[in-house]
Amino acid sequence: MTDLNEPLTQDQKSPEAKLRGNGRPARKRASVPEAKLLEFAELLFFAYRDFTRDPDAILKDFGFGRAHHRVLHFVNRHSGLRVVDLLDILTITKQSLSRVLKQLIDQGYIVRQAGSSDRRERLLFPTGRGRALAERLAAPQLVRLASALKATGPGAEVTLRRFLEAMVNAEERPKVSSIMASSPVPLKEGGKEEEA
Amino acid sequence: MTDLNEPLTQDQKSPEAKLRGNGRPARKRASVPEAKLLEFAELLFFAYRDFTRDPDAILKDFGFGRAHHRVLHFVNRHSGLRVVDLLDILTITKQSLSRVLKQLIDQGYIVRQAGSSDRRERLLFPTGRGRALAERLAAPQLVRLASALKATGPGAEVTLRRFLEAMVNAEERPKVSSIMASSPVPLKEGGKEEEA
DNA sequence: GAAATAAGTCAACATGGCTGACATAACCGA
DNA sequence: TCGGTTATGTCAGCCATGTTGACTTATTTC
Repeated sequence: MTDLNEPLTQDQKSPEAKLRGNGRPARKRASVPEAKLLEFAELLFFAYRDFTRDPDAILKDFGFGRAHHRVLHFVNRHSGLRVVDLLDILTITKQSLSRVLKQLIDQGYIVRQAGSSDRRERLLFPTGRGRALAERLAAPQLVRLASALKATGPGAEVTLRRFLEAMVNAEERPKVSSIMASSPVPLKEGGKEEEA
Repeated sequence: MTDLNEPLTQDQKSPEAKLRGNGRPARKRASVPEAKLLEFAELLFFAYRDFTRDPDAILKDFGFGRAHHRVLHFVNRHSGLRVVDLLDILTITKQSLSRVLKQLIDQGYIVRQAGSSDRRERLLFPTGRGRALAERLAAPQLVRLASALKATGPGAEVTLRRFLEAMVNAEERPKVSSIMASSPVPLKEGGKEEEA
């Protein structure tokens, strides 16, 4: 539609060309052609589809779903985060979070404790049981990632990291960075846990 | 728990080391440390979360959901695929597919036509309306991908493509390749469409 | 002609999003 | 100290999209 001006064939058009809306060449470097970008979109879908497959199967045995995995993952990786942090990460409503979080707490995978500086806050920690399940769910994903990185060859890590960071909304990037920097190794939170 | 044997600090363990279960060095090259792999897992989550955000907002205006987007995307990109192909791609049941596909057909975004060699098959094609919506949904994703690739720098395309392909289940890779090779530019299916 | 295949349908159920309304406790500023 | 704001939690109901199981129809294949 409305591509009467461009004598380019379909698979040479680029998003920038469309946004420029004229026939002049790009200022710096030609962008990736649209057809190739669509292939990346598809590959991303297939990669993510299979990335979530293994943990989903394990979760079923526990009567949990993917939502539980996400919560448990972030609580395990970033022990002591607040409920509001989790809401921000997952971008869901507190009512949706509440449902799965409650189950994880009731079944002894996560504990809640009041913040010391602000006692309204509820800080979330994994129990030993929670850590064990989080690790079990992560295991197949880590194997997949490790072997994919290896298959990709040298430079894969740096390139991939840059790409994934750039895929995140610009306004979200500082938040994401600060989350990823926080307690990258689960804290020994010192307190005694109520193990089941 | 049960990590009494390994004197390694947490962020030096690797999936291979865990699978080897002994202290000897890896045969060829040290794999990416577990902590780094976990960061990739998180970044993948954040990237995919934001990747789907823009089209989701557009879909809402049409009373559609992400499931409709997936169906419309693949029908548009690979015109003439069969229902069974779609089931295989999406990895959902035909009852789930049926619900969204029916809506897309009823509302004039997709047409169905009997296969010529095997008349049991129903081949799926986008209408003009379907192509328009598919393109509108894809647009923000393509812009995001293009700018992320640009930000990543030279070599990003090759590396990313290899990585994403390696993330797909090994048994699925031939299927994925053949899907991606099929009608990468929407076919002009020649026939007249029933546009609304 | 029988079996297998491609597609479609009905019914019921589970998960995990959503909105809206409201309650409680704690903090914070005037 | 009081009143507003913030962090959290909860109830109720709705919607989208996944599931299983059973069954039908048309067509191809052996």
